[in-house]
Amino acid sequence: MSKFRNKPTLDRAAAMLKALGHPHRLSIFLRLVDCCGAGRCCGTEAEYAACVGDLGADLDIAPSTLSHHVKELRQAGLIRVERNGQRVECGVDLQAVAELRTLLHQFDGVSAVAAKD
Amino acid sequence: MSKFRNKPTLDRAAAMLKALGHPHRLSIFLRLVDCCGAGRCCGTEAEYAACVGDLGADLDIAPSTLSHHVKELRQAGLIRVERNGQRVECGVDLQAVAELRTLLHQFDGVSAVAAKD
DNA sequence: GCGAAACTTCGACATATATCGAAATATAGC
DNA sequence: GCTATATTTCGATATATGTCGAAGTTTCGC
Repeated sequence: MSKFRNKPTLDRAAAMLKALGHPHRLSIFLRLVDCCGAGRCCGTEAEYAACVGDLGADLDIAPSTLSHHVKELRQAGLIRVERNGQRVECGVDLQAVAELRTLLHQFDGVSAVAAKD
Repeated sequence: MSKFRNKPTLDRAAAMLKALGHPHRLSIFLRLVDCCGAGRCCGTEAEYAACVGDLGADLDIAPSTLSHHVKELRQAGLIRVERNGQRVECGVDLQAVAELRTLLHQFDGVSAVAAKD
């Protein structure tokens, strides 16, 4: 628990989880994570991995809806976007991923109980 | 990405994240995780850690609202509840936590990029 | 059996979300 | 400048969510 007793921290974490709590956005985010992994297909900055259009490729949603979801992810702090010509490139926000990892570490104690079973 | 390309798996993960994506529910869940950790304050089954009332202690919400949130967490598969006398005891669902951990492992590749910075 | 304690269910309400299509904006290439 | 491509903004709409208070359900202890 520790730092998540802090209200702003808790709220921010909840906002990130909420943003990921939609199949389309989770899918978009995972694809981005996938693109960023192992230095593959990353742009010049190594931080930007795919453009908005690529992320919604097989999602079967309107461009405006895709744009909306990307905006939600950005506002939650999960991704960063940067215009590059016609394209708008997206990348995972590393700080955000680190925070999510910290949050999930809270659960480590629970596995211990599981092991005890 | 791997298993999260699978639609049911993705949807289930999104449902869990969505359930955690509200400050009150995240708070409730973290408290439960906290209670389960290190074998502290756990009930007879070792799986049930706190009753509904305890979980909403300093949340300042109506009992009916608390009940609603607990139900959401249960329906998302994150917690289990069991009546014990007047109390309804709650416990973290270990399977769910394991799934969340698996999901977060998808992010491990991204840290590698971070380290490269 | 009665009253209190701990929850849940119900009904109402305000607000937020997901979605689309149409129109607007930005950029590249000719 | 004109056109095509990529993306965003806007307005509309349907549905979902968070919240409460009032009433109902279970169970305990007397």
